[in-house]
Amino acid sequence: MQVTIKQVAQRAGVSVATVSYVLNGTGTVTDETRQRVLDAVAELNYQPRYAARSMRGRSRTLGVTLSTLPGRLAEPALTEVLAGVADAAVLRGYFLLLATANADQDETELCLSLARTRRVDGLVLLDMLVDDPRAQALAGAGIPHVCAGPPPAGIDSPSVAIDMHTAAVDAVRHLLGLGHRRIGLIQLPSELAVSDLIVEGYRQALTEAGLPFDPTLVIESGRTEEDGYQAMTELLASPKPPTAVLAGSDELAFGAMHALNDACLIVGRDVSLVGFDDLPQAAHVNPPLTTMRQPRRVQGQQLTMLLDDVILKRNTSLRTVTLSARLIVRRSSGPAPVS
Amino acid sequence: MQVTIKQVAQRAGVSVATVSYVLNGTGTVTDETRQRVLDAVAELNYQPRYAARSMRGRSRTLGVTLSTLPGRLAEPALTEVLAGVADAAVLRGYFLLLATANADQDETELCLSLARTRRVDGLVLLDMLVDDPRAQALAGAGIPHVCAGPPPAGIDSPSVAIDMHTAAVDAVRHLLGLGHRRIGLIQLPSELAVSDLIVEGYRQALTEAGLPFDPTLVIESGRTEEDGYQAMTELLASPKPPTAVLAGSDELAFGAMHALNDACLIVGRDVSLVGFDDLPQAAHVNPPLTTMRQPRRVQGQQLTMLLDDVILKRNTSLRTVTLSARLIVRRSSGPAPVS
DNA sequence: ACACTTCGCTTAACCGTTTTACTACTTAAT
DNA sequence: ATTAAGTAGTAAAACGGTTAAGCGAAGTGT
Repeated sequence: MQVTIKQVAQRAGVSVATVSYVLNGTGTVTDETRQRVLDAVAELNYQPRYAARSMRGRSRTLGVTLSTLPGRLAEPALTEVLAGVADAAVLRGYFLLLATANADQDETELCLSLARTRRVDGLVLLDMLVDDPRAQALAGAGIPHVCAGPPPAGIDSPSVAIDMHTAAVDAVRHLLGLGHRRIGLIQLPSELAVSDLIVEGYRQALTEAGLPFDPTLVIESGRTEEDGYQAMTELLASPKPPTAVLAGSDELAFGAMHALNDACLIVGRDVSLVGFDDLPQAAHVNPPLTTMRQPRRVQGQQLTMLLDDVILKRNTSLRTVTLSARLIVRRSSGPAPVS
Repeated sequence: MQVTIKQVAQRAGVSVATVSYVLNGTGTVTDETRQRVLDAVAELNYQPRYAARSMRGRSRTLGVTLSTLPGRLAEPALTEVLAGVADAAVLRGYFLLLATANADQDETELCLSLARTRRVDGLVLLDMLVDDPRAQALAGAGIPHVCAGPPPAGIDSPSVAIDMHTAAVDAVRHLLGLGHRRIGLIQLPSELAVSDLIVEGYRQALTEAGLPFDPTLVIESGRTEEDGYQAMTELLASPKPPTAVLAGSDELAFGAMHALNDACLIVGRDVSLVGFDDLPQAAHVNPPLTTMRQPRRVQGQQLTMLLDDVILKRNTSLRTVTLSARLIVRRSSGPAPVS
């Protein structure tokens, strides 16, 4: 059988309340009594049951939901954020509950359900969509949550976002500076909130340079390497293929790089390639990938801390954190070839 | 305020017990009463509180612990297994609790604590070590758990392991078949349970071919790409560098590949390289990596199902599942250069 | 010397479910 | 007609903690 607070109390010769007070540091207890209790706790190896404890008060758990898609956890960009979330969670004394949506319950319902059953104190929303239904529902129900990316228009959910617009501008400027004039864009799925921001930045940088916006150079793709491969193949098949390509993520860029290899084009000489993320692998592919480094790990940490603030209703003036991406130049981008 | 079972009972004009019976399908209830209850539940949008519910019975949560090392979640090999664990967990009706060890509590204590506080019904042990202390402690305390890899000697914890010995033999045979005679090994940290198995397989395959075991060709490394880079650099610096190298993981192989690139050696021609895992990226590096595909996702799924069986004390004759790795030949391995 | 606080602890209420024990009513069998 | 055996429900006791309220003993100010 499990050891309960009652047994500890009996052994220490005090009431259960006193044990609880000692363990939580709440009541007023003599040093001598405290010691007796602590001894009893140690001898019996007592640990309070979580369910009983959280019947009153918080569950000390943060929720992270995943869509039905199997294998979401295997995506590096997502796990980088998650790693940050997890690292900060332990510092703030939270556990992390990972819940996957299924056929009977979509992700929004899952979020609501986790909160309503008090399984979690708050939720971290990864992978924000345009008009994200999760954020809308949670904001509507007054459930603590934070968004990893821009919250939907009209909803003022706390968020930690990376300024993707500026990042895209910087990336394109880099390519313009290298003399490129035909610059392609392999876009993340347009339902993602970041997708539009990147396109807008791309567009702005071109306009600044007096270049027209050519829709045939922009391809909406998926999120996997495979998707990047196909998108690049498509770009190469066009009558006037680009001399440089910006990919919406490193994963897409890796796929694109593979397609360029298969087409016997040398990346960084024949075609320049810029990614988005700076995953650990980015430095180790051949050639090493020029990319906009996103501080994903930091984003995750900040998300957790912000969520903790929201849960504890701390007066946080700063409910919208914006981080910047930074251009990391490697060998996948080089001067435009002389035509 | 939260809606409770009492309010539902009141609205349906029945006792709380009846509501509970309806919701759990336990007692005997008229169809008419059942409907009244279900209506009330729907109208009030009632969801039973998790803490109260799990005071009796199980917590319907599986635990996964991570070591103190920040960013463990960003390791692709680990997240592949985790993705499998998560995918199967939702099918069996479990949530996943992700807990990180910290300064006051090492991973073993964390595991024990999660079980004793009844926060989880069972634990999945990833990243098995030689004589893994977690498995020893959990087996000793009779706590349900499963090991992703071989359990420590003398402990018969249920496990889902991949036959790394045979896999290593197959990998080396592949290289031998291509004519290689000096084959290096970049080894995972020797504290990992898989590490020894790979070395043994490597050794056996060499012996079969009548080749001597040369300790200078075996380098114990870490687990990151950076570690692989350094190990490869070290191998290249030796007086007689190998013409082929087997790496203990794809990550190590990626790092090794990078080192070979930097040394202006062409992978697959000058030096052959074989990895271990077949991560999604493996097909997309340049050149694509020959590797021993490990069914990590499946391993994760089986881990969850096996753990569920253990928790429910189902009569599982099969408490030790062994999966096989499969050689995937790509372009990073080729015929030995004529010397 | 008296009322008033503070200290250190206990008793008991409470949290929201599940489950046990029991009751009133029907139906079936003797 | 009487008893046995379901049926459909209720009231109350767990479950294992936290916390509010209460209560003597000791200290304090007048």
